[in-house]
Amino acid sequence: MDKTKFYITTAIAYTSRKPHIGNTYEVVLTDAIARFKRRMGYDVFFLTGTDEHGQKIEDIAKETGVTPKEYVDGVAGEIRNIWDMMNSSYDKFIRTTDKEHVETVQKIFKKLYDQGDIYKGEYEGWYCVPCESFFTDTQVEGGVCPDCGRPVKKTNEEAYFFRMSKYQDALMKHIEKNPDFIQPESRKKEMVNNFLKPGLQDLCVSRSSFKWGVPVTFDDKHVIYVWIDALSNYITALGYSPDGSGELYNKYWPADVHIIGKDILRFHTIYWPIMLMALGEPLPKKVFGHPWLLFGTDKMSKSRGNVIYADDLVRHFGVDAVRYYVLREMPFAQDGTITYETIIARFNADLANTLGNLVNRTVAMANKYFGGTVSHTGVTDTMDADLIDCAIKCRDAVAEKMEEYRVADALEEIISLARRSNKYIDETAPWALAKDEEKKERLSTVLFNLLESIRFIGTLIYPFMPDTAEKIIAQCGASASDVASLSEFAVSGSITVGESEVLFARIDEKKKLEELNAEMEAAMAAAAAANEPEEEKMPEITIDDFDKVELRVVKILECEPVKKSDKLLRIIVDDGEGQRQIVSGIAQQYTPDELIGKKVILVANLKPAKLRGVESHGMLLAADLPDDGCKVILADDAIPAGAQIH
RNA sequence: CGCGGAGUGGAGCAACCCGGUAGCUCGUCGGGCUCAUAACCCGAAGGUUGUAGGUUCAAAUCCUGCCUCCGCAACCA
Repeated sequence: MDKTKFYITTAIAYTSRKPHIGNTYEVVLTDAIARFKRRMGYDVFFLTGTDEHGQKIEDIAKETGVTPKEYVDGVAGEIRNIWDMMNSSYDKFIRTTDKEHVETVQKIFKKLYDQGDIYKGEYEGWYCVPCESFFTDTQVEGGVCPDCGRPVKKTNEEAYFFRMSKYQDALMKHIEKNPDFIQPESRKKEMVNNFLKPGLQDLCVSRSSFKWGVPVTFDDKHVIYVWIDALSNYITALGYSPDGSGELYNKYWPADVHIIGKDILRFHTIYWPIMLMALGEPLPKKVFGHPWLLFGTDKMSKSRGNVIYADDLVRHFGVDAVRYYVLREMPFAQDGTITYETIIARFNADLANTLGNLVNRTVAMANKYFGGTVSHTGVTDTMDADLIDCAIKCRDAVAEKMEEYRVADALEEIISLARRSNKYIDETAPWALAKDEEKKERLSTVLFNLLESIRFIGTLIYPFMPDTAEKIIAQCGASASDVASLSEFAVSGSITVGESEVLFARIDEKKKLEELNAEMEAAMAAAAAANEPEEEKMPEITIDDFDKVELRVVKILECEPVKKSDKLLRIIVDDGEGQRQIVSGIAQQYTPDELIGKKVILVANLKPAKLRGVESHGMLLAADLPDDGCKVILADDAIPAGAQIH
């Protein structure tokens, strides 16, 4: 009998740098689901890999002084090592630089081009000089730039575009007919309301400004831009080809679920389905956009040095504890947070005290009272039924939760069973039974029941913590196997336990925090030091170049927020000759009152532009701060408005 | 009026769709136990469920206004 297939993927990781724990979470999550499905008897194919093309990588490689290929080989290897370290059980690790992938992407591009879904944008390409942007016919209504409202020019620059709008209605229907297609629900609304309803724009799918990408076979000036290259990994990995696909593809496609970060949901729920429609292939059944893992309340940022890496955590807590933490702590649809305090708290409370200690004390008693072998003697008591009932219910609840990918809830169910089992020990008080020779049979049954309960826990927890599960199973004298082995809670037979071994040693919170904080501070200091010389070096310019810029000191007369915008302030300044209006994106750093009356430096001869419909005649000088903010450069109040700067 | 989500004891969450005495984990305090990793078990304190109204015999749960946070979009000359 054929097993039901289950094809699950992560997004492919971008090889610009080492992935942090938030990126790693995605792989662990996917792995837990994949392992669970396997244990449920599915024929699972789990794909992960790396996205290795693009300008960013070309640039970083150049800076580092290696070829792009050498660079991505290094990072891809590192990523794969981390995925392996986290014990992820992927069936295939695809790289977008793989020969098969590259060739197939080229064929896909050609096919879409031949059938007219991709067209060369040269003929309809409009270029807005101040915006440095390309637009298509549909975007430039009336021959003006949709961004700044200025006239656009036809240009020699060319690019290939994908006709998205052609498939828009079909996609809309598909989303309506398949309410579970986009998960969680709130994400679906974002996609439909923000993109589908307003109408899709044609998508630029090639670049000629850099070389590090999959070349367009019939036009060597162009490389295929990220969408078609990266997204198609899900099918090229299975041996899809427009000329006829391989066995794996026929067996596993369509994907049962793509697990991706919420930031790339748009590509997976709009562009990717449309690409597949254009290719005439079935769509994935579900796209699950997981939330983010934040450090405290901040996004992890490399320049800030508050990045947490999986390998550092593993060094301190072990693989399974890290897996447990990210899986248990992440809410279903909201961002989760990671702090060292909560990691330690979870570790001690759930893993050491509740789970580890349960196994330890039970196995110790079996060894101590019975030399390791206990059997069900038939001497039962009323409290037994409740324990058994809890174990059975736990098994079903875990399956239910996992069906909806509610991984954290599934784990909570398992820990609850461990709590219930600890309670059972108190209810039955085995140490008291042990003192009375006549109660020896009852004692045996009590321990037998406990070991059965632990077998349930060990079996159920396998997808989340594979190594720990194996240890538990070995200690309680069972053998690892599928969820099917939990069809019943045994009420007869005998069990021989192994040596008791501490699964998770309790952590001294204070001591561990000191260690971790010391490491963190060192990392932040290193990041700060590295940031200084890391500043991009601008090309040298001549004095003539500088003379092209007209800088003036101006006085801010009026200032108010621009309507319907979060970042823009409309500012009226006195430039010495009169008043002029500028628009500046500093509303998040300054309130209007703070700026009125101040003297600042203006780039006075910048070409005017329209921002959110408001004309801007110049730009204020401001300095970037390390934490994303910026500060306007204030001029000495003694300088009169209009003074030129040289 | 761009779209959407959320505000529940000290912390983190559940219950809201299908109204009926607010539940769980951590923390705090008290008690019990000793097989075990100062672990485990029991009990207690602590919430007028953001706010103002409305519907209802009854609202955390439904409706309306307001406040605050967050996500998406737009936007950083």
